[in-house]
Amino acid sequence: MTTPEENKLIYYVKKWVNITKDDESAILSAFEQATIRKKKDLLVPGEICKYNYFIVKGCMRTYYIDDKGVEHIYHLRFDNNWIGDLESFFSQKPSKYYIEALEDTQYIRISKDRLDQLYDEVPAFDRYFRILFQKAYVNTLKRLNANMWEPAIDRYNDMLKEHPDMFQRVPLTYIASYLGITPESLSRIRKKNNR
Amino acid sequence: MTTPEENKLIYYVKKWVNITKDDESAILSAFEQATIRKKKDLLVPGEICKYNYFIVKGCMRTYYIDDKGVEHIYHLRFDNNWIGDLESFFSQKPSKYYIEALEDTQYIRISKDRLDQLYDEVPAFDRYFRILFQKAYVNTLKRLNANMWEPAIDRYNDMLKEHPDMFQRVPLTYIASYLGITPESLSRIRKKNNR
DNA sequence: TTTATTTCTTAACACAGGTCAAGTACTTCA
DNA sequence: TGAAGTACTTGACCTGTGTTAAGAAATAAA
Repeated sequence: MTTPEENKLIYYVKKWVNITKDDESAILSAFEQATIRKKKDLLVPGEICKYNYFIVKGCMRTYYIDDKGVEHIYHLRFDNNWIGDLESFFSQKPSKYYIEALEDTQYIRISKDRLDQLYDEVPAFDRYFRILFQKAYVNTLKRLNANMWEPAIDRYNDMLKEHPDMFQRVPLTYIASYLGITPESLSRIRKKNNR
Repeated sequence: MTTPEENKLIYYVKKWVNITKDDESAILSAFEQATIRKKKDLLVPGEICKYNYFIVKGCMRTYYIDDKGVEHIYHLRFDNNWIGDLESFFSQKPSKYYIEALEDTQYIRISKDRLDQLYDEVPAFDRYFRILFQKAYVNTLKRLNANMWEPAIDRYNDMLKEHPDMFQRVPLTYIASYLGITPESLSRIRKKNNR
């Protein structure tokens, strides 16, 4: 009863851990499929993040709004990536974030209880997430490093080089926020680059 | 044959996962004990980070030196915490970082091969690290958020409040670098605070 | 189409934090 | 105890990025 959508997850799990046919079906049966339309929210502040989401096809962002009403973007995620507010998901306490679809998006999701159950049923899935978090942690440290000690122009150029696809799918305002600067600053940087 | 040093690790593992007596001894036998003197390096750039370290008692920092010769501190870690260059550890490629003892420090360590072996022997240890990385990831996102969108004075005051102990054990220069500012700026912030 | 809305750019000005340089106070160790 | 090194502070000046405000360009809606 597996669909191509869910099989994409299996493909990515298998990149990192060995799983049996039984494991596969246990994993697949734990997820639900769904879609969300562009500009709709998967999560809003105050709500508990009840699911962890795997984007099959589409694009989403996580952001929050500060005291002054300014949006700050934490994540921009595309096809074959996980998204969610892990803090709220694991603690099951209210979130501070919005998760919004930037395109019509197809995803699969798993609830906290079902995930905990799955960790027990399929130890390899525990390992898969260990590896996933390990990589996410290292990547976030790199991003922290860049934000603390590299000028914005370098961060922008690195992004251009490593994620050129993003610029096709996401407005520059969002990329600016993700890089930790204002749209005006990004504009100046781009001007400087074209010379 | 367990020593009090290794039992501290077991105590912390048990906070997060259930392990049997057999698991305990499997874990303990995978670690080696050692000590390092103040100002000595556990790792220097170019070297592969062959071990992951658990600090039993003491204090260490991870830092790198940029093109201009300026030190940038990534981590300050104390008793009952893990330290290492995960990127180098997992890839077994040369590190860019120094790991230095800031006090005479007692630690236990585990090699990559031994850890991989242990993950197979004791699935609960896989889970323990999954939970550890999950928390480390969320914490690093918070630190990223603060560095991108909170002024240095707030970051300093948060640190004062949440880790007052650090100020007893680590020079302000290091705390400044960890916060992403210069010692001069930290000095001005402290002056402003005393009014 | 035309209109409305969103995205992007530009300019003038402000400010946090960096840089450079000097001086003071605190540690460490002979 | 004194000398040398390290840690911390202060001041003058500089720079990158934020802020505010306006307009141009692109996109979506009617």
